[in-house]
Amino acid sequence: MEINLLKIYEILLKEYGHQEWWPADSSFEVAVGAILTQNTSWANVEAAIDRLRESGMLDARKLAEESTEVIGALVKPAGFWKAKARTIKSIARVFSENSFEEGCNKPTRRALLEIKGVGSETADAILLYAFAEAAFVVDKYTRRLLIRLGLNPPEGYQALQAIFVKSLPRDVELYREYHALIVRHCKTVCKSTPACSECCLQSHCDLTK
DNA sequence: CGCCAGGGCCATA
DNA sequence: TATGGCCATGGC
Repeated sequence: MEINLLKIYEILLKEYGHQEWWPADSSFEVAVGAILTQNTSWANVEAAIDRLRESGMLDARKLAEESTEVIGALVKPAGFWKAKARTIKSIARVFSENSFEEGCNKPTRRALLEIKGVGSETADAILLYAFAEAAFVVDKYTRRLLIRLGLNPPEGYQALQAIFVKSLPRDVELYREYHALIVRHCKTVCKSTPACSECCLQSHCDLTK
């Protein structure tokens, strides 16, 4: 790996500053947000979370008992509402049965992946942002960033994640900030410019493509 | 009108 | 195991 991913992090942090991720009042709210944000803009997720909060349903024990029809109607602004309602109810049951909110307990990655609707990225986001576990979150933007850096990132989630894990110190705060910065960077710069010729990472980018 | 957003499941080969 | 279609709403 000829690119120093820690240095890329430092440049992004200097450029954009601290990103304040993940905006939530509880670990359960992080989990709900992680499900709602699947292939969905954060603005739509906020609308759905607001509806849950305003109806008093942003609570694991209540959602675990509520019908998927009612949950679906509440989270509708976030899209994919049938699937997401089912997934939220499932994870609400897991949270309420294991008292994860008390802080003395947390789910395993395997347990999260057993929930239908929770895949690798969602599981890692929950572990990292709700339970402070060092699980580096990889997403579409992460791949896009590496491509812009002139690399040819591997296809699989785990292979892509491994590139970051072996290049960075295993640190929860670093993992949290880095993922947030990658999203921020790609949403602003990588999207609007044809190459990295105008962005803060230009000296690290392959400008030939 | 089209495209995409802080993915994941499932059928098909 | 590896692609492709599908899910759904809202902003631009």
